[in-house]
Amino acid sequence: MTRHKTGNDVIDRWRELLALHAGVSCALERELSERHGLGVSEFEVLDRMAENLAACDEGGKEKFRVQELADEVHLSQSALSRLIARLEREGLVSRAICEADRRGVFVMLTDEGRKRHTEAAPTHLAVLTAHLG
Amino acid sequence: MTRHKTGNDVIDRWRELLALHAGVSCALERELSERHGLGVSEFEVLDRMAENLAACDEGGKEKFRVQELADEVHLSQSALSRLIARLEREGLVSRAICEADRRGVFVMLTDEGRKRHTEAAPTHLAVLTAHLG
DNA sequence: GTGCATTGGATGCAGGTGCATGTAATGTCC
DNA sequence: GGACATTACATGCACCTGCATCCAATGCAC
Repeated sequence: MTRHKTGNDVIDRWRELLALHAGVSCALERELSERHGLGVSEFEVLDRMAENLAACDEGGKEKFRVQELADEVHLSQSALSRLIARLEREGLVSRAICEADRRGVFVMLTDEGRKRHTEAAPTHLAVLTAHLG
Repeated sequence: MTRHKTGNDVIDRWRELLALHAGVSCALERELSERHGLGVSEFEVLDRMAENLAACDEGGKEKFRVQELADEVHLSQSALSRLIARLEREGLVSRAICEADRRGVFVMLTDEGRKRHTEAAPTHLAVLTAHLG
């Protein structure tokens, strides 16, 4: 690791970051996809929703707007829109029109979505621990 | 930054890494593309080649095999093959069959490629410094 | 209310990526 | 030498992504 030093601190940091990111992303993608049929981005979205759902009593939310999730997972609005469409097609989330502002769309976890997230979370954590522990 | 703590060290580290990577990559892509017509991966490849070229006297190389570069920039062999095809189309690198092993392909910087890299390098460094400094 | 800008999200499109596979050149074993 | 595995790279394909754009619902002047 960090085989090639450039002699420049900033560039070296960036290369290490790139290498770490590539390694972890790649491993995560493989494991999540093989064992749970989820991509990294898909899991990330389910994860944020599950997390907030769990904290529902103390300020967490049950429903999300699309853009809100996009910020969290570093995806463009369009990518998120499609990602949510995929998750909906698989029955992991459901979309509902927000009556208060009919332009908006609420996204929420289904029971199946919560289940898949619960199953995948240990895999996710295991991969992270193996690479970043 | 790091707005949302999960209370789990490994997951928090991963999220910070994701956020940092997304921010820097996005900024780099924008700047390099707007000002020099280069993508992040394209620059990264030129950079490795220029770097080794500079160190040519002391063990650096002038010519590269495709897979060799793929490892450095965390891309699949196929992605690299196409990326090099793009760079060749733009006249930044040239490919030559390796006579010693006619399966192999040598990739080397052209003068134009060296020029573009030299122009883009300060932008690259500036963005990194701004985000990681 | 009418006109115009803005916002939230969906979609057409171009382009990049990985996987599986194809092709040609080598290597290996008998 | 001949059959088979392997290696190096290219390519077909499916899929994901961002940008630009579109559409519907709001907001804001006036």
